[in-house]
Amino acid sequence: MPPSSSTRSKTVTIKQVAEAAAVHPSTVSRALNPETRYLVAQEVAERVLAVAQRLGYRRNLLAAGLRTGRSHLVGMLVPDIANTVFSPILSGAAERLAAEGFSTVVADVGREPGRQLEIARELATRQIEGLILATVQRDDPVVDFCLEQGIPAVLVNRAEEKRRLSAVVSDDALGMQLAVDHVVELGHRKIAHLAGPDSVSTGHLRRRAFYGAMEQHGLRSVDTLHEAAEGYSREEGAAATRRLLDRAPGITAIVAANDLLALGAYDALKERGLRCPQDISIIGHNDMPMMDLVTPPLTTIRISHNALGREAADLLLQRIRGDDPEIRNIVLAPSLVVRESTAPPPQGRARRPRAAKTPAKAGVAG
Amino acid sequence: MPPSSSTRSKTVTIKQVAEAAAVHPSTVSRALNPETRYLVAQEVAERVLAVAQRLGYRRNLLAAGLRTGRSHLVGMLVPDIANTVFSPILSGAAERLAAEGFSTVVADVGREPGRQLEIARELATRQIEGLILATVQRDDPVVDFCLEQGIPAVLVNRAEEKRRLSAVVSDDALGMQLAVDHVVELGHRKIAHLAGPDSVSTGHLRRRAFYGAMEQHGLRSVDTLHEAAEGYSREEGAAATRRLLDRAPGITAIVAANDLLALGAYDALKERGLRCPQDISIIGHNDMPMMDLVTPPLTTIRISHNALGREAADLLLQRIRGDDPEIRNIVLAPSLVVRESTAPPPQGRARRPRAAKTPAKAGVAG
DNA sequence: CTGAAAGCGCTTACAG
DNA sequence: CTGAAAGCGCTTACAG
Repeated sequence: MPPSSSTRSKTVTIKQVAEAAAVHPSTVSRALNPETRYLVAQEVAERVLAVAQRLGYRRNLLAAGLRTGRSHLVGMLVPDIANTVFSPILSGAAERLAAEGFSTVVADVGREPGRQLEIARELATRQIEGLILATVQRDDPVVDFCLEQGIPAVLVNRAEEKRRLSAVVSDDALGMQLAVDHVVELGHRKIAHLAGPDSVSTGHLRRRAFYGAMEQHGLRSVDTLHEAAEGYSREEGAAATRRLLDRAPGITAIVAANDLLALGAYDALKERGLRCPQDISIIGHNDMPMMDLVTPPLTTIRISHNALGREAADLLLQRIRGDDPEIRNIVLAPSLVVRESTAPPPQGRARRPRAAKTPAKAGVAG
Repeated sequence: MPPSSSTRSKTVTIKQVAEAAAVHPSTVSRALNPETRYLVAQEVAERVLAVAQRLGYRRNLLAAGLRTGRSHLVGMLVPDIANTVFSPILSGAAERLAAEGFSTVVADVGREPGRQLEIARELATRQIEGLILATVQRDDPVVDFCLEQGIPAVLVNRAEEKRRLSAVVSDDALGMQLAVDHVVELGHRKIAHLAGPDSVSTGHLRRRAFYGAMEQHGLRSVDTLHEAAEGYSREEGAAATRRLLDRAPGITAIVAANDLLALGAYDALKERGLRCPQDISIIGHNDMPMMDLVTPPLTTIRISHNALGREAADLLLQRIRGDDPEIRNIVLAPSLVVRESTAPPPQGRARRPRAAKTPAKAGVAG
């Protein structure tokens, strides 16, 4: 064996180990795999292990995967890796998957959402065993693809309208309820919603929940309105806020669908010479990093994105194992974080809170 | 062929396409691959393509990879995916790699830096073709591993002392020079450095550069000091700042090795009832997202982390292709972003700037 | 231009 | 407990 002891780590195969240990390759395979090791005489197993070690043998997962049909690879599609909302989801999911022997391939859909399907197809080509989708629209072709191809998949952060796949999301209705309750309790009546894109579940659901919560407080029609941003960005938030301010200069509170949008609202208020919270209160959604450090520190609805990622990974893992064929929706409860961007409305500008009023019966659930 | 037309997408193989198209599997392979298509009669190629399409054939990259020895998989090790400094690096790299047909497997070293080597080994098992390391210490065993195993690898953001691998980093000396120049120009003389961990190149280099820059301004010994944080976090930054304040209550400016550290300094100042910038100026490093929105908006040194990631990917790609065997260091120029956390020192507390003084000859370069 | 064969490195029924 | 064989799905010299 000429090139055997060279330093140039030419890949050592099971065959070479077998030769050096004077056993058959199949025996090496059995000895090396803890799961099948019991099939091999202990002394032989030890010898094989020692030889493998000495030769610097390293299993080729590609080859094993071809044979077993398992890649131990999971794909994750995110709208933007660098977005501080999605990176903890990715992080939480990847950690959980790694613990179970799966590696995570990330695909940043980023600039080209149209390429989503193409990316999913590419990942399928790599024989990924499952897909975590954080990119999904309310009705998304990627979901069709996964269903057709029989690729185990779960949604995270955003859900699909038709609920064809399991999803892990924050309770948007509850979150919005907490937000609206908070500003109403502070005495606000003229409250506007800075909505997210309606094509995405969070945008859609939070907007609906906003109106639901408002109705519960007996606030409707003239008192309530919303303006939707076309995307979840600071710029879009500022633009939508400007439109809001033009349409309804009398508002005293803005409930945003998202922290980034709320930050955009900060910018727009500043432009108009309005102060937050003295003139207008603002509340966000997500509690992304640094929100305690912006000025004013942002009151918002906290979601544990890391937990979202972990749960999604767990769900996917079950799916891959075939444990649990049920489609389930896991909804995590968000919580209110009161900081300094919300305060009572300016004197004489808002009507007094009608605290004693019974919630309208039109409201959801409780 | 019984299970052929079932909706349960049983994987269609080249063999089945060959049968349906009445050609040999090798011909299918050649027809399907754009690179070898020219070897096949156009009419045959078209027929094969059509059949493949109809049958829903999808290439198995695992199988192809086993045969060709190429996985088209690249691994990336990051200290923390959710860190806003590393996510844009990952994002920039992944995008570039995707454009060249490589998928990126992320491994968050996160909680367990000790597991780094283990993770690298695992990725090697997956036959990754290269590794991008954002986790490296000044002297790192993972580098040894890559070298031994002959795995193409490049470092990003952090460099290794021995320069055994190519690296893409920000010019730490220049960044620190810009930072020190800025506060000195504002009139500060009693300037302290809030240093990062010395085990990491950025911590080490920025500290050295701090002293170099100070000397150039004729500031040394009693005037200058530093306190090192044990990690790049807000908490560590606050703790180190407290120590700094205890040791040298007279300082009027803090030059931090990192934005997170600077944010920690904000916290510590607040605790002591000190105002930034009125009592003490603070300057960061990185310009991570949101730094324009914290209070006060942070003056800092901007680094394009996305560009860092892109360049690292390009370098790795060359390496993988074997184009460029040179070890090279790409250093990107950072820039000063002046915001509101820096101002002239409080009256009567700092000595007047000795603006006319010639830089000490001990200084680096220019 | 096309086919037949070998082989990438592994795993796993099948015998014994 | 171990060996011999087959095969995962592909690609690629080798003939013709």
